[in-house]
Amino acid sequence: MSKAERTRQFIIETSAPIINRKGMAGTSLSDIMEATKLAKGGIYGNFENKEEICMKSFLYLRSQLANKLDKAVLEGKSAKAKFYNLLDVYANDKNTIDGCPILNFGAEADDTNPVMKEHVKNAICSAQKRFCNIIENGIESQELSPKVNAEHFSIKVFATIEGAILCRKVLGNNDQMKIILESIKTEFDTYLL
Amino acid sequence: MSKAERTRQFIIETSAPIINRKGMAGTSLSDIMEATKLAKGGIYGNFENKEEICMKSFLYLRSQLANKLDKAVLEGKSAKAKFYNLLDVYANDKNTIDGCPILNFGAEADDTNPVMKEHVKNAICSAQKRFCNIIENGIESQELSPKVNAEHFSIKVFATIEGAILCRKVLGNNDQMKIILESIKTEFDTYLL
DNA sequence: TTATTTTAAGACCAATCGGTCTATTTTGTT
DNA sequence: AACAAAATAGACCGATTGGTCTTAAAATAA
Repeated sequence: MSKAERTRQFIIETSAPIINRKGMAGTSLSDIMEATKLAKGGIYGNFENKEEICMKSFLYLRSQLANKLDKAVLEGKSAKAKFYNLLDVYANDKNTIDGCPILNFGAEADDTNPVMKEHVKNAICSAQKRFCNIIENGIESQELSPKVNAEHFSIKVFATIEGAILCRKVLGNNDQMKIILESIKTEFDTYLL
Repeated sequence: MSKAERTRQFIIETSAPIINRKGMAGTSLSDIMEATKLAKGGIYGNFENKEEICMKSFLYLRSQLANKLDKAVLEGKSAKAKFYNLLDVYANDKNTIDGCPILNFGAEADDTNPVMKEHVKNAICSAQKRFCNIIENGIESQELSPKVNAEHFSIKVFATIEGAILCRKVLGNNDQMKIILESIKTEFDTYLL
């Protein structure tokens, strides 16, 4: 890994949490300079513009979270364990304390930034697919009732969790998140064979 | 209503949708000047600063939506009708096309703006309370099973709808919203006596 | 170790930011 | 219609914005 590659990575890792918290428009280049202790030259030698930093930051946050989620699913032996594990990452993970990047970037990316919007779109679809795969495999392995609509259930669960993350951030505590995850688990259990 | 009051109202009504879409940090004073066709003097003669415009804009959007939601609930005769009506406003209302103000302002209002955060907090609580009242009254009038936890159910439904609004905005269509509302209604129906 | 290339510093830039203030216009009262 | 009061225009302000470019330093290859 060349020096430049290392610096690029360092800038993204340092900037991403800031942008996730303060927003793309709300984060200035001086914020990034201050956090990285780099001067303009160091930043612009590695990135074309601020938008590229925002984009790469989102993709970084997304993949960080995705890795944890995928790992949690992989560690579950049964469909139920996989599903529960997945929910627990959303429940506990410190990485979503400042909010889910999908929510933060998605709320800000209006029609003036279609490329960013597309990235968020993809992130939503993969997140839903992750739920969907668990359900579909669970049905196939006869752990779950074939009556459950995997896609519809996944869409609902994902939306609920995103809403719960919003509530956690604004209300400043995890109470509602706990209630919501409990309720999702209860519903899931009714699908168990 | 004095001239100034009318102008103030006009500025808020004009700015609010822009701020809702572009965000507080993403909306500049020139955006507001351009939209209102007013000069600096016209703006700052009526508002202390940009932050006040943002705050009042949120409160305006919030009350606009709240009025529609309250009206929908009031028009329902039964608990079921009230609940369904309420959901349908979220489903159809053009005012949430650019996203729910709770979601947009809530995602942006980090810890650097505690006043704004408090307003969003209140908005979340009232929105949940609106659901809760329907359920509680429905239980009391023996339309709904007393086994349903009104508060927990309301929290979950609210979160799910906020998540659905996010998906609608980013994905650019209403498909998932329809699926989600259908599913919520189905769950609600199981609580009917 | 030296030569060359890569990388970062920071002075500099025009444009824009939020905000102030005075001069003028518009409004409402008599 | 005349006047006082209220409201708005827009010149102006310093600070900050995102971004460029030259120069110096650091990394790398020989």
